[in-house]
Amino acid sequence: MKVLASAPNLVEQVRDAILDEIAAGKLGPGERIIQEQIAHALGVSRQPVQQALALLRNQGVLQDAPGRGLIVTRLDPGHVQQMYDIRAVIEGLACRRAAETSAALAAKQGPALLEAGRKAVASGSVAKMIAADMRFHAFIYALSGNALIAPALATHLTYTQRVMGEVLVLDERPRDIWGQHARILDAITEGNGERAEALVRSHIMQASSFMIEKLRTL
Amino acid sequence: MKVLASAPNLVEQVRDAILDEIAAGKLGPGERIIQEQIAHALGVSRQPVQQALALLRNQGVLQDAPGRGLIVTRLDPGHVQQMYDIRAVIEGLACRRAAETSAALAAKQGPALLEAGRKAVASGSVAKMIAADMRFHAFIYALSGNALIAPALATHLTYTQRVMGEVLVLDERPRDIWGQHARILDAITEGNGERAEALVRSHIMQASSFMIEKLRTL
DNA sequence: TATTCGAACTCTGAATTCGGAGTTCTAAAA
DNA sequence: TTTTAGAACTCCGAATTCAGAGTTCGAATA
Repeated sequence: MKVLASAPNLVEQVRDAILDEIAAGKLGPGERIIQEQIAHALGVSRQPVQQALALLRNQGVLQDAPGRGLIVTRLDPGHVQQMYDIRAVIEGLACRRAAETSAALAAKQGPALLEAGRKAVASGSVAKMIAADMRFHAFIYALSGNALIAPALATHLTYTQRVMGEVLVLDERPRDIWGQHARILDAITEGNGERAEALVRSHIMQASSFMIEKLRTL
Repeated sequence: MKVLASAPNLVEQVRDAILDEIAAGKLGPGERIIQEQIAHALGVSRQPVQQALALLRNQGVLQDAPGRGLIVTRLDPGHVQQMYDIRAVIEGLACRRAAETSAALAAKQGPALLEAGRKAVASGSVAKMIAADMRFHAFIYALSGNALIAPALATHLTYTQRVMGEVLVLDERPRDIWGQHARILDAITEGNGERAEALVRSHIMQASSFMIEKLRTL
């Protein structure tokens, strides 16, 4: 008996489609979102669109524009700063727990992710770099054994992806992301939760400063 | 020009109504949620109910029961543990930032909250105790200056309220909650972020152990 | 009596329809 | 030329309707 693929309901498909549009640069910040347009463009009724929009507003991707529906939330450096602050402490927890409980698994499966990440950087594709980065962090959440970490960060991660998308395309001189990842993985593998937490925190705060600085020049 | 009261849309009213039902013990864990029943009971159509349920499922209050709709999520000690883990680090961040940026405001407005909290305990009303506790913590989120902390914790706080509701009614010997709150406030007032963070973390981890222990005896 | 097949029912996801709030455009008056 | 009144339009929240998936209950058979 194999698990059969769960039906991907329309609402999620619509949500992902909108998210893609935003990430891809169509639907820029401040742009108005009209239910009917989306519905027509995707060939569905307004009903699932409405629900998807409610979800996205809840996540902060969209915001109310009283009297004129919803608009795409503008990327605000202050918000990015605050988001990274939160992300840093949660990732810190994830690394600590990962080191405490899953050092062996980290040693076994981690190196492949580092390898994949370095390849992505070499490829020069921003989309691939973002995907590899996300996979590495998702791996740590899984190792942490805390099932609530991924959902807690979900909002922040979609936002992060938007920021990275806008920033990385104009990033000429890549930073040592994967070197930092390697050192974090080392700490986890050694079971050193304290160090893993400290490393990932500084890793993220560093990314934060970088992103914000770039964002201000946009 | 005064701000006019934003129309409380049906969806939010329905969500709050359901949340109340759950908090009040009607709609116990595992119970099935039927859209039509809720809609009929509240005198609205299924449309806003469906959206409210989607929100609650997203928050983890409800969960899918494939083939039979949604059920109220069972309070699981493991989940509670993980939730408090996350809450501890985020509250840690909130206290640190509060101490760094808003020590004066904390000194000015904090004592009144402590006073109110002690009165609530003296009153013996579980609902008042929970409300006072929530207000104290919300105060710290506001002091932190990070607008994303409250929404990040929203999910966990509704869950926390459920847990407290179930646990506190059978709590014979109250702990020194408000003494701990006072010490946290002191650290913030002094501008000592490091200590404030450490104190709130241990405060919450202690609450965590307490709740889980009680929960297991249920 | 236990098991299996099938019909009726229940419930949800999605489409369509309805009503109202708010905006925008146009024309007339100052 | 600028301002204002009003009509038409746009868009959203909510109700109603439709179709399909899954469950449950009962009857027939082993």
